[in-house]
Amino acid sequence: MRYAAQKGTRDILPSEIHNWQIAEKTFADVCHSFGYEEIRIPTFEQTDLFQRGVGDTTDVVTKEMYTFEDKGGRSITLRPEGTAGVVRSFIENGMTSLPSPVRLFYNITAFRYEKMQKGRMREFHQFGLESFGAQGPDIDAEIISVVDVFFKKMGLKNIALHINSIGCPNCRGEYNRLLKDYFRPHVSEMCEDCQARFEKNPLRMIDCKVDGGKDIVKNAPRLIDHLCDDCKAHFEGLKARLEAIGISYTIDPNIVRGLDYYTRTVFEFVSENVGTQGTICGGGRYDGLVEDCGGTATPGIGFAMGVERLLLETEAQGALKEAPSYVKLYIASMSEQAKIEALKICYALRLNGIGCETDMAGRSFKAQMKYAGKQGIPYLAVIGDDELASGEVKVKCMADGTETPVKLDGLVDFMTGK
RNA sequence: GUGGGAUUAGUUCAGUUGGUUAGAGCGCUAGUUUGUGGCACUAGAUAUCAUGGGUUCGAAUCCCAUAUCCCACCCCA
Repeated sequence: MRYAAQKGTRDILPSEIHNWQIAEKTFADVCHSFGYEEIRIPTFEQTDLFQRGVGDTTDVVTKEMYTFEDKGGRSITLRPEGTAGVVRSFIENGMTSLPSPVRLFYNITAFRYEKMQKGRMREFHQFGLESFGAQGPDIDAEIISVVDVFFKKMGLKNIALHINSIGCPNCRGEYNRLLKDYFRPHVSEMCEDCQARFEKNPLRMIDCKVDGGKDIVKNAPRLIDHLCDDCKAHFEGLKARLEAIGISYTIDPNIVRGLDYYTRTVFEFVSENVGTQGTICGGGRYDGLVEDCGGTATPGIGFAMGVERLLLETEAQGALKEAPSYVKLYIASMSEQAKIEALKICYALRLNGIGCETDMAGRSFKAQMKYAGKQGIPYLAVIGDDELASGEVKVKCMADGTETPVKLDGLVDFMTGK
């Protein structure tokens, strides 16, 4: 017990890996069915990318980044999320000139220096997706339906979709003035954080947990009621599309999203099973981000899903799957010569894609049987002097006890498809 | 960053007001006459009682510090 996994990190063990693989495969399949292609980006980027991309007033950037200086004196940061890196790659690789929309998905680890609790790790996994170049609400509805289809394929139900619009820089500026006028007489009664927010980002005051119950906050003007005509039309367009597809939602004026790059549509998929914060998947539109990161102005939208939280939810809903036995056949051997024959047979079976095992531990015959049983290996064959002489084994099906005689050279054919 | 709870075998947990050599279930290894598994029975291995100090004749047990885990606040996936 000398070494332990670092705080906020953990091992994903063989006993749980099956459900990770199912989730990864399902996510990739669903994304592919929408025309998204996988991208793999580096684990670290230059610190500046996140400061600019995510926003240097956000909690994520100001207190949660793993930042260090490398041997060349560069400031490096382990990615706290995926969008900034994908945007960097999109610009750097000239994807602007690809036909719109450019649809990308990814499966990454991300790092945030945080105090842990349920559903929150310092190293965690995200499935994410970004779509560039489409500005109408069609694409908003599309990526939300990616999540919806994915949840259905995972066997998950009742994960609530919350949507909101936080407008564009134009209507938000207008609204911020309105909010400030509204809150100005009450600032002194509010919590410390809100007093700071009043100057920096009054929008977040609405989201305050401390003052959230107060009438001042409850009755504050809502951004959703003060959108400019374009933003209003966009949001109405999204609602109409979700209704047409049959995806139910609730409008939640309080979702603001803590990352600076969001504009217009923001959304969350929320559950009660993944800890108090409850968000399994969060995303939204970021029409200014590509330009902010040095590319030509390109609208974009995306989401990220916490894989640990997803699996917490899957477990809570009883939708985890049993792992299969990859090893189909155990060959027990009764002598040195038989053991060598068993090795030869196993080699041939594996060349043909059939999982099999034979004794490696020098166990007695009886202990070999016991081992095969405990491992849940579905078929069993014994090789001893008789089999070596006759060139035929009896393959026993462990589930029903039936035995089938099979020639040694016909074993591959017999096991194929089992 | 703030607060609460916890830490004893691989694992889940007992362990009395401080008192001899710290226990159990599961798991693991072997065996129950060398030709057929899961069950049962028998035996065995495995613990710096998280770490470092302190109190005491004596500490897994009481005190302090540190680390880690869990939960909540904040914020996010």
